[in-house]
Amino acid sequence: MYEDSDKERLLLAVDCIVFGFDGEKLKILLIKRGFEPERGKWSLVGGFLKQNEVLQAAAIRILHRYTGLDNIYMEQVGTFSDIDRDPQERTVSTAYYALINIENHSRNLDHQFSAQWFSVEEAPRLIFDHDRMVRHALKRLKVKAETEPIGFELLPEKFTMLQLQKLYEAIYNVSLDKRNFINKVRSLDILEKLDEKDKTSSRKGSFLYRFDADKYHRAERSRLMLNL
Amino acid sequence: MYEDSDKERLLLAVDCIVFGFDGEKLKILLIKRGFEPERGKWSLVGGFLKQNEVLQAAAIRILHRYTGLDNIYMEQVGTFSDIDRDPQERTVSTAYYALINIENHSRNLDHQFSAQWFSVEEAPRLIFDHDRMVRHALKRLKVKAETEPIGFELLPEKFTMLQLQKLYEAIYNVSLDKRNFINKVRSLDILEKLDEKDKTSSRKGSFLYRFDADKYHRAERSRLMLNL
DNA sequence: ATTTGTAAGTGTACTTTACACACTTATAAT
DNA sequence: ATTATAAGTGTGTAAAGTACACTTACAAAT
Repeated sequence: MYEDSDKERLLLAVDCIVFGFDGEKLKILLIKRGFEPERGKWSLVGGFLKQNEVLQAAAIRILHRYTGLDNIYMEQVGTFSDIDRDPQERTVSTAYYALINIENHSRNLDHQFSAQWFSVEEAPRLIFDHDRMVRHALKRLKVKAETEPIGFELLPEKFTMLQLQKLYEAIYNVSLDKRNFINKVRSLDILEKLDEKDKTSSRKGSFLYRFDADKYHRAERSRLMLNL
Repeated sequence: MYEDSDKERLLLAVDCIVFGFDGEKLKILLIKRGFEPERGKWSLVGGFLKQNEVLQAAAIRILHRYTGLDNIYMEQVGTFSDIDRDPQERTVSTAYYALINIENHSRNLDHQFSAQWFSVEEAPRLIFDHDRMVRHALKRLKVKAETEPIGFELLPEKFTMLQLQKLYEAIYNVSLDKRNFINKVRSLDILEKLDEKDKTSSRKGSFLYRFDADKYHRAERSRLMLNL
């Protein structure tokens, strides 16, 4: 088929860039490899595609194995095919990224797989082409964050305006004016202001907000979120 | 490696969405399959990844085989992995899209492979998941056209403002005001106005423009091109 | 030489959005 | 009652987006 005679089969892997936010910095989840090749070095979590599995499912399965997380939305970043990217055997790998809220989900990690969170800037060198995958994923995350309220995934259900602002500051690596930020976010009309306050960080306490999925879906997608 | 025991090898294909512009409509290049499966039906041009080839190179090779075109920039759209997408054997396919100028390059086509241009809206149903690939590629093209001057690829070297406007109208399927369009494009300062006129479409004749690669690369990438 | 038809070419007022910027308020601890 | 701390709030200015209609250059026909 495809009029092509040489049909060579090869390994297809999936690697996951797991983004998290700890309230200050954008982080990625890495594991210290306990197996060859490159044992002892840091890498993304990954695995091989199975014969009766779609890529998205493989990404979700892999994320689950390493984090215990279920039902996490993942987005395809791209497929990486450098010939010697894996020194053992020709392997093509599709990268997916996930967004998770660190505080809710960091329990099951560390022990089994020596998984650790690193801030994106301070992460160690990764094996193979994983650094390139991370760069691509970051680019995609930025594009997505411009037009969609990714806070749904990266923040706890209830959060303060300052937390939301810090999330955007972390993703774009800029600093924003809090008055302009709050005005902009209000104008989008996709948040619900709660009566509760978070008093952990100040005496006055700051109001908590929650994403309102209804309002969000009714909102126009044009000029959503920030222009940076 | 990857701590995974079942390493199953499978076929990796590449399918190409070739976009062209004829001055009026955005088109895609399709071939009528002269081979099984689905002989006689319309499909994207595609082929299999070779053992010592990266995906990008395979996309370029395939585009060359079907169009004779060389050195065309192609961008990865995504990888499609539905289990039965190819009825013969599990095959995962990575889609790439290309942008080409129809008038310059339509000679070598038709004969050998019964390739034909179809306007995007009026294209026939395609085999497998190729329709889905086209939809994804279109989305990507729109995102790209917002921030980059894709006219470089889709238009002849010298073109009129009306042609450029029609290109954007075709991609976004909207109609634009010619005064606002021209003002916007001028403000980007990436075109060079030539002394020549194109007199094929009017008695007065309309001035020809050319992309100025230098100016373009010096221009800021923020808010480049149109906001639609 | 004059008229006529056709598409090209051009500018302004108004509206919306972005951006810069500094003081007041609520609360808990002392 | 005082104090320290972070939260909360509004306005004026600049930039960009958008709606909108008449004039001009030219070739063809008379």
